[in-house]
Amino acid sequence: MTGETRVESHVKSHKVITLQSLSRACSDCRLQDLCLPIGISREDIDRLDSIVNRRRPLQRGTTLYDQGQHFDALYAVRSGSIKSFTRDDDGTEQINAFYLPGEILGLDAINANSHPGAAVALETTSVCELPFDRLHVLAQHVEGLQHQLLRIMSREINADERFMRVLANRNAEARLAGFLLNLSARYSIRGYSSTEFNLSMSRNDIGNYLGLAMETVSRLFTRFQQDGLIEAHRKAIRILQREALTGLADGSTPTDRINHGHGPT
Amino acid sequence: MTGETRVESHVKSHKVITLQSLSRACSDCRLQDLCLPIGISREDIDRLDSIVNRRRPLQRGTTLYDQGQHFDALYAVRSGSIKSFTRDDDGTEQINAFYLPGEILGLDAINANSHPGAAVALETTSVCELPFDRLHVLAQHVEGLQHQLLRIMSREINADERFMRVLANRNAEARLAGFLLNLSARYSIRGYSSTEFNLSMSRNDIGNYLGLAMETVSRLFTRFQQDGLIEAHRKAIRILQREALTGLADGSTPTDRINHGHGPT
DNA sequence: CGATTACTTGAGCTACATCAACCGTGGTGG
DNA sequence: CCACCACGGTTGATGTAGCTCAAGTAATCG
Repeated sequence: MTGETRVESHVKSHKVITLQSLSRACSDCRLQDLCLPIGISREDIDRLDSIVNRRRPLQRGTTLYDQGQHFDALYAVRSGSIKSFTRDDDGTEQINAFYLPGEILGLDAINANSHPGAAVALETTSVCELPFDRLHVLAQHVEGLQHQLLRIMSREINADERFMRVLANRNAEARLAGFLLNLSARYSIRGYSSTEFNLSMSRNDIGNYLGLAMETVSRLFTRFQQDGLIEAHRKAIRILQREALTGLADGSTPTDRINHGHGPT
Repeated sequence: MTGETRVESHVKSHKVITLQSLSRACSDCRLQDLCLPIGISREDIDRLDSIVNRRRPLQRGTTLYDQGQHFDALYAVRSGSIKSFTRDDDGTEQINAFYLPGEILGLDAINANSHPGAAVALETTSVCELPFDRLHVLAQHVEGLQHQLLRIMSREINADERFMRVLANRNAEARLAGFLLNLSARYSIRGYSSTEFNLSMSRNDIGNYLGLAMETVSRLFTRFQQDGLIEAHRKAIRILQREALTGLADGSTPTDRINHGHGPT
């Protein structure tokens, strides 16, 4: 049950349409209320449309952009998924984020006009390329687009802050539970099942992202499964007890770092 | 040697000017190349100026905005410092960031039109208030301002990603060393000493921010001092061996989570 | 079908959290 | 002006979550 298959079946029930044509225009895009066009008039969507390039699908493992590469475009994931990561001087990789359909990546490159990290497809993935200079000019004219751009960046900052909170405060089981619930929610918004999905990333990637050793991740998957919280067979995940997972994710403050008397000092 | 004193003495050496008048206009602001006006014409700076409100200084411990509060403005720190933090359901606080002069906060509120966290002054602090609706309209007309806004948000995303990398990969000593160097660099850019500064935040705050127990932070300060890397007396910090600190901060990968063969999976 | 890669499981060790006692300092009231 | 208190910080002792090393198993790919 890959993303692509689901897209087709989902859409076919309404009208016969190929995945190809489906994705030809923003105005027809199933993801448009997750992507840039929110709150933009039909007419302006067409203008946005005219600057968007649809790229041929990336094969699994293909680099969308490299670390240090000059920045010229943002990318919206149309289908598939992408990991974005930074390589340190010593070669250590750190994954910053996973991007799912409807999500936009490259925002961290605007500042220095170059990509601080690389982006690689985790599976067969197609993206829309949004040339930044043209987007920028368009946003000058289209009020809603400017706002939407700012909102999307703000949302990213939000997500990062939330995740920092997780890394600073939560133990391994809370991190993994939170990760699964987060994926579940993001799939759900996109019309996929919220209880059954495929992890496109490896255990290694998950551990790297969550700041855990791969072994720890593996053990936790096993334990969650033994406890009947999930069913996991390699990449295939089924969430059985959402409530229990939620409890793990934000309950049981492990490190109770409360700031007694919330003065500044 | 507080921030404020330094500002006055620094400026007085050029022309006699009070802190009050110094901060009356963006065009005169010593911080303008850190703040919004970069790459904006003199004329446009005046337009920006006209929408900025200067607030009376916040006393230490004063709340600039509260968690959940409606979002109407961004804030630029003029002098002093601010901590921004989120309170969880269970009352646990997590500090997201510390803001120094020239830095802009509130960016995470654009998305949902409400502040996901609170902001509190760590010492006597003055800020410029930038009403977002007016800023937004102005950015529509001033090309450079829109770009600058996007750049600033991108920079924040960058910083968050870097910090996530620290939280996920670095041990306690690397975190604290990195924290001190980061403050040092930020003070340096602002014209303050890069080797000698005051921590406006408590050990508790530092620990909370870095995902460490306060006791660990305290022990590390002691050790760094014993090893001759820094001199620390309560809030006053002097950096003695920058190189050694740098080594600690990014050397000695503690958890060598290298992604062998950087395919996707 | 063999080999490479992804994942799992086990055993032991260490970095850091936790709990607890103590110290220094700055502020307050007598 | 001093004594005391409260609070921020320091230091010590101990427990444990999760990392590391290591060996084995299952899936995938040529």
